[in-house]
Amino acid sequence: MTEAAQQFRLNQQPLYAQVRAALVERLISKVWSPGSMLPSEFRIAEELGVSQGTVRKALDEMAASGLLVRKQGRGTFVAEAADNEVLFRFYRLVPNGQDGLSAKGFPESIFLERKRARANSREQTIFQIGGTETVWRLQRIRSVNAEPVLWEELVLPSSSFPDIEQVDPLPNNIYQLYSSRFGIIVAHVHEELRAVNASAAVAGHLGIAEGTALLEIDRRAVALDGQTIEWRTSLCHTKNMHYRNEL
Amino acid sequence: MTEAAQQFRLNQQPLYAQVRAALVERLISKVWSPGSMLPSEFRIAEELGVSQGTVRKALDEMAASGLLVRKQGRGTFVAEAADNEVLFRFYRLVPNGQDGLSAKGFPESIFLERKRARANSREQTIFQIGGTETVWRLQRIRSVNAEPVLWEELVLPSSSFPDIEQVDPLPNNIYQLYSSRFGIIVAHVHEELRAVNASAAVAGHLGIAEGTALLEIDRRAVALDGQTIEWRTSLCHTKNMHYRNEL
DNA sequence: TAGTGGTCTAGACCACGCC
DNA sequence: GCGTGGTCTAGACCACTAT
Repeated sequence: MTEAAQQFRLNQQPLYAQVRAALVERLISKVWSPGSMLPSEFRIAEELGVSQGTVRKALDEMAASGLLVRKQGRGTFVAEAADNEVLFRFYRLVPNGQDGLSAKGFPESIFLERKRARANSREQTIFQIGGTETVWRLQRIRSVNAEPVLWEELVLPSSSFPDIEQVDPLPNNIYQLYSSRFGIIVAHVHEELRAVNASAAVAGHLGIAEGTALLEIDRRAVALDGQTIEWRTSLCHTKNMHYRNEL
Repeated sequence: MTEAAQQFRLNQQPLYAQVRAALVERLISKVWSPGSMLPSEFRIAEELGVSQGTVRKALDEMAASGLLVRKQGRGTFVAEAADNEVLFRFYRLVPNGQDGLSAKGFPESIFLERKRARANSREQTIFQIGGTETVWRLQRIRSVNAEPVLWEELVLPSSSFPDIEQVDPLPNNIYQLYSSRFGIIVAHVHEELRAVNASAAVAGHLGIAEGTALLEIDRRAVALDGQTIEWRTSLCHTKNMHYRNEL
């Protein structure tokens, strides 16, 4: 029996799961950053004292959950938010006529506000932080074909985004910023959708009548280490757009 | 080189993908029906002339996409709509406070109407049928805690649901009916979500004010053979409910 | 040509459910 | 005890990419 097989017996957890956990740990600790290439399956196997097939199973699972991207003949890479697949994983609002997902309906952003403030009680709960800590609150309008369709507020815990005030202007695709500048990999997103009647303020921003039905999307983005790193509330005018979901 | 490996070269498609296709074909042709047990991996491998590992890869993929359920020590089974995992795969509306998915928030149904009619032009397009064919149109109200929260219309192509008029009353979980009585396995669901203002008619059904924002869910359910077998439009009052999505 | 991931096989043993 | 799926290994060969 190999050393690895013995370890399996002790931990009561499959070897490939232990391998996966070890590799995820390297992503969390930023030993491997978004875009960088991992060692080959054989090197990882040799290093961890397991067979290549076991490493493959761990890598396949991580690729399936969007953490890695595997390219035959080239290697295995840490996923980047810039990768098209990753981008559209979290982006579901598409123009009505459009069949597939494409960059065409991707909205332009205009940031209205960027303020730092003490976390209120709800934010303290969401981000698991104390009342002395601060958050960033960003507001923006997103437009498709120069027509405003979405008002959005993003709340970020300041501690996860040092010196974000120096980033100006903020990019249209903000997950790419999280990934490239702060090394944050979004592992999971929790969304709650509701329909609400537009307030006078939001109606003004979107150029619609007060009371118009809007699709509200309440989203929490969770990083690899389990920390919630973004709380986003979007209000979308769904006259020419819709939220697409494939089950 | 084995015969199977030669076939691989000829078809330019991985063996396990061919095995998967062969097994899916048996589900479509109802050789194996929902709930029934498949032969063991070794039997399938022997029958198809491939190794057990190749069959395993095909079965694992089919289990991942919700077609099969694998149970260690028991066997591999065709998924049933009654299985909890399958049920909640397509059911996303949950009460606001609720953390996980459970049967608690599952709404009761009252069917208002069940009419058979010629397919209109939109239905002809959706179901890929001619104008002489008919569809069933069902309308129901769904309630949670005796409070109506959702108005829904379901359209079904009659040819896929023979003698459905004899089913009375229609069950609350209608996908279970598709599965158990008609042998239809829903392989995929396409949903489009929008916010709309309630019409007077729907507002009356739900006991709310006209113009109240409602979440509209336009859903098309596609069977294993690629045929769309249900077109559903739901209007949900999201005061105490929301649509939950995990990405 | 060298190095990477992708496929396929064969065989051993473990964990679980049932009789 | 038997049959099932689950894990792990070892090795061969294929397909793709870069140089």
